[in-house]
Amino acid sequence: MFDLDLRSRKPIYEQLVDKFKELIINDVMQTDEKLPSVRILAQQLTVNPNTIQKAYRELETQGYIYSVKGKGSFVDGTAKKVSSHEVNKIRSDLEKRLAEAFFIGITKDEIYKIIELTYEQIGGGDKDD
Amino acid sequence: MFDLDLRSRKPIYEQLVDKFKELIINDVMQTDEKLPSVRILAQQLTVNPNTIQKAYRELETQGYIYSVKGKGSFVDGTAKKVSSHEVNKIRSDLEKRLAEAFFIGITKDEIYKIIELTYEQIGGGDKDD
DNA sequence: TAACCGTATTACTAATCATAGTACAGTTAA
DNA sequence: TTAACTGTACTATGATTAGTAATACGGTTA
Repeated sequence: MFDLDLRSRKPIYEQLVDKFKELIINDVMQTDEKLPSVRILAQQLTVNPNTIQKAYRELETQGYIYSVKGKGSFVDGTAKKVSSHEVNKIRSDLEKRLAEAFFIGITKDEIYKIIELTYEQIGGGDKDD
Repeated sequence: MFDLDLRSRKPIYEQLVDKFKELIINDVMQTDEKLPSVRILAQQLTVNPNTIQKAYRELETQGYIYSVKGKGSFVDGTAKKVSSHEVNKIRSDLEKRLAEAFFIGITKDEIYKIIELTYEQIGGGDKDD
């Protein structure tokens, strides 16, 4: 399911968080779809279940999944109601990145292109919006 | 000169890097302007000179300043020739942030607003471009 | 009950951070 | 030349944090 780099300086749990976020954002995983159990995934990836759980917990606090004891972890369909704290973090982070991008010479045009591309790629907003 | 939070979980040297980047990006510090010497700044902030130097080294590898042995460290005017590696990093990072921002419900309009604001704030590109 | 779920706790290891001390080399002005 | 600045390199140390692992606990479901 995943190709994670155990030798990377990027922590395993972080790689997992990014992977899942990507899958969720790009609609590869649908709302309420079940994620593999911590143990199953741990076994498949030959890492410790706690590492998986750490990733899942992070995904949960960021609003991408929800977990139910005894049942499993699932893609959060209400993800768009992310806490305002998270929203602000992402917004200010975006500002910082943009300032950097501008500074190193990336043009507004380029930024616009990136935006449109990204927007298309993630489905351009749900059809039922 | 700086108000850094010694109790923050954010490393001191990282706070310094961000501070200087901000000053440089927002044109508060001009091209070839001299940064405080590592020892002077260390004394002012009551931190170890090595901590300052770590920040300066990071700023240098990121292309924001240049250092000359015996003379000092200065704002890099050629900052826009950042290594393509750095550019790519910032670009892909920006894409990731954008995808996240879209996902959590920030609209394209909002993004555009943020872009314009950021663009204005950093001086809207040099006049001699 | 058995087999599966997430979760909490504890512990060990490795990496990171900041500091300290020392030394080396280039610059500049007295 | 010397003295007083600059940046840089290296090693070592202590403290903290991050990452992972092992184990146990509690809920769910068939």
